[in-house]
Amino acid sequence: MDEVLAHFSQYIKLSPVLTKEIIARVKLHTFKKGELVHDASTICTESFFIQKGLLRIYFVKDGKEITEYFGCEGEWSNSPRSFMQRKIDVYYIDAIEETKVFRLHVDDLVFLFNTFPEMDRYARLSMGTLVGHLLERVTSMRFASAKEKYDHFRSVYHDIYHRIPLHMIASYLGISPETLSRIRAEK
Amino acid sequence: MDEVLAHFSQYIKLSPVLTKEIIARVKLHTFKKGELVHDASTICTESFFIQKGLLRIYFVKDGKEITEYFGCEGEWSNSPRSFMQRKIDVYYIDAIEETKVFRLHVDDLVFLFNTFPEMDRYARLSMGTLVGHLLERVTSMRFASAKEKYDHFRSVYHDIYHRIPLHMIASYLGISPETLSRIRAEK
DNA sequence: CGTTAGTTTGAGAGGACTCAAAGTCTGTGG
DNA sequence: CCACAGACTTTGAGTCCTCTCAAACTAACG
Repeated sequence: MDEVLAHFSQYIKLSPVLTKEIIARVKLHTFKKGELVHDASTICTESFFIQKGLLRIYFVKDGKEITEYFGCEGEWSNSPRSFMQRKIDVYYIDAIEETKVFRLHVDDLVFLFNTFPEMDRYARLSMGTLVGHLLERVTSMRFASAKEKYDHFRSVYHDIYHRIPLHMIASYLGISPETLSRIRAEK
Repeated sequence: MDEVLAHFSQYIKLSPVLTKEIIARVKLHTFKKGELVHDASTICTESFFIQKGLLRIYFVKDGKEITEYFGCEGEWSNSPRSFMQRKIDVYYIDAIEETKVFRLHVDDLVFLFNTFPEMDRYARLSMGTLVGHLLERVTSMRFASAKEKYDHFRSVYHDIYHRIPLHMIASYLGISPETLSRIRAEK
C-alpha cells in the first residue's frame, strides 16, 4: 500500500483521516500476463495504480491494435474519457506482463474528491505533469523521423522499453513494425 | 469581464467574494495584429484569457516558426511550463489578429488557489478537458495523412481556421506549407 | 515439439519533403 | 491614391523516407 500513499504524498500532505480512507477504498489485485484489464464494451469504473508490472492502453483500428499509451509503475491507468465521464469509449487495457495493481472505484474517487478538498489540489498538480508529458509527445510526433521518434521513446521510457514487444512500440509511435525493426537493426 | 466569469462558471459556482477577487485581479488589454505577447527570453508571468481575437503560441526550430497551438476566444493562453514552473521555456506568443485579452498575473492566480479551495476544483475540471483535447490530437497526428490531418483540423477549428495564415496551420499540423497548399487546391 | 504469434528481410510504390521560381497579396510611403 | 517591397502562397520537378505486400525466420506457449 506504501506505493499509493507515496504517490499522493508527492503532491499533497496526507492527513491521517484521508490516509485511512484511501487505504480502506483501494484494493490490491494481480493481473496475469496478457489478461484483459478493461474491455472497451463496458464503462471503465475503476482506475488502476500500478505497483509492479506494465499495462497497455490500446484501441482497435482497421483490425489492428493501436497502443495509446503504456501504464508504468507508480502511475494510474484507466480509459480516461470512459472513467471520467462514465461513458463507453474505444480503449481496451491489458497486461503486458504480470502486473500488481491497486484498484480504485470511480465512486470511491468521487467520495474522496467531495470529502477532502485537498484531493482537488492533488488532481490539479498531477494533471499538470500529465499535460506536460502530452505536450512533449505532440511535439515529438510532428517533425520527427521514425528514428527520432524511437530515440525519443527510448529516452522517455528508457527503463522499461526493453520489456515491451516491438509491434506495440511501433503502433504507439505511429510507425510500421517493419520500419521499427529496420531501425533497430542498423546499430 | 463577463466572459471570464462565465468561463469559471462552466466549472464551479462563483461565490460573491471569489467573483470580486477575480475582477480585482484581472486586467483588460488589447494587442495589435502581429504584436508580441510573450517573449521566450523571459519568464511568462501572466496568463491571457482571450475575449476577442486569436493568439499563436510558437517556438523557433532551425530558423522556422513552429506553431504549438492556437489561443482561441474563451480560453486561457500562456507558455505552459514557463508559467507553471516560473522558468524560461521556448515558446513565444503573438497576436494573429487584433486581440482583446484579460491578463492575470501568476502571483494573483496563486493567491486565488491558496485562498479559494474551489479554484483547485476549477483547475482539475478545466484541465480534464485540456487533456481530452491533447489525447485526441496525439491520436490524429499518428496515423493520419496530411489531408486527414487538415480535415481534422478544420473540424476542430471550423469557426476560426479561415482566419489563420496557411503556413501557421502547416507547422501546427507538422506538414510543409507546399503540401498544405496543394491539399487546398484540389477541392 | 508443433502451432501460432511476433520479428526480420526484401522489393516495389507512393506520399510528402526540399529546392526553386513564379505569382499574389498587403500595407507603407511617396 | 498609386507604387513598390516584403511576406505569403502557389506550382513544378526530383528525391527520399516510410509504407504495403510477401515470405522467411524465430520465439513463445501449451
